[in-house]
Amino acid sequence: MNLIGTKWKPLILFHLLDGALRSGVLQKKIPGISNKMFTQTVRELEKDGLLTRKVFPVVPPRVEYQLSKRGQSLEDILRRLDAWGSQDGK
Amino acid sequence: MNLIGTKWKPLILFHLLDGALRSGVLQKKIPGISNKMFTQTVRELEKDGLLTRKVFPVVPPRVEYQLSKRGQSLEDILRRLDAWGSQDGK
DNA sequence: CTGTATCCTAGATGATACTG
DNA sequence: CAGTATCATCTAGGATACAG
Repeated sequence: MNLIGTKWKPLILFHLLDGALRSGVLQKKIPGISNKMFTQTVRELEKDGLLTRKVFPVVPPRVEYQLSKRGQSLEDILRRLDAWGSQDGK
Repeated sequence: MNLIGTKWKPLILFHLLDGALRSGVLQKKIPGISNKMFTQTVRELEKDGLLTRKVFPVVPPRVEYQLSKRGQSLEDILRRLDAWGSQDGK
């Protein structure tokens, strides 16, 4: 489970549960993440096949991230983690 | 969710789902973990209230680890992660 | 807007040796 | 058997500047 054993991966995947998001929007949803880690992490997630990266050939550039089927198979776990963290956390 | 956002915490907790284990036994179930990381990690889990540490005043020393109530509240998530990792992983 | 390239530091982790 | 201490290493991660 190195696929999600990271500080940011679960968070990024979680925020994509409700649909595709533009790069900038997604990044803003993850307070504290640096530009570097954001790019690096989504690339790994893409490589692991958990999400897809769609580039629109327009200017200014537009890039959207979306969960892949495999990524969606984690939905249940991600939501439970979120629930656990909210309810239990404190 | 820094409580489980670690390379080893989920694994340790997972192996305790079926009951308390002696220190040595538990450690053997986690291939690759160093003695240092093992001790350090269980201490953090104890501090976070996810498991309890019971010391038996005998010789040779006997120490057992067991999930706390809070730790057990993660059972569902831990098992799903395991299932996901087995089924999907590959 | 999105992403890449550097530089740099703190903390994570391993190996080893040692104590009770 | 269980745990601690120390030393050395590695790498995750942030800050910044730049490119398409």
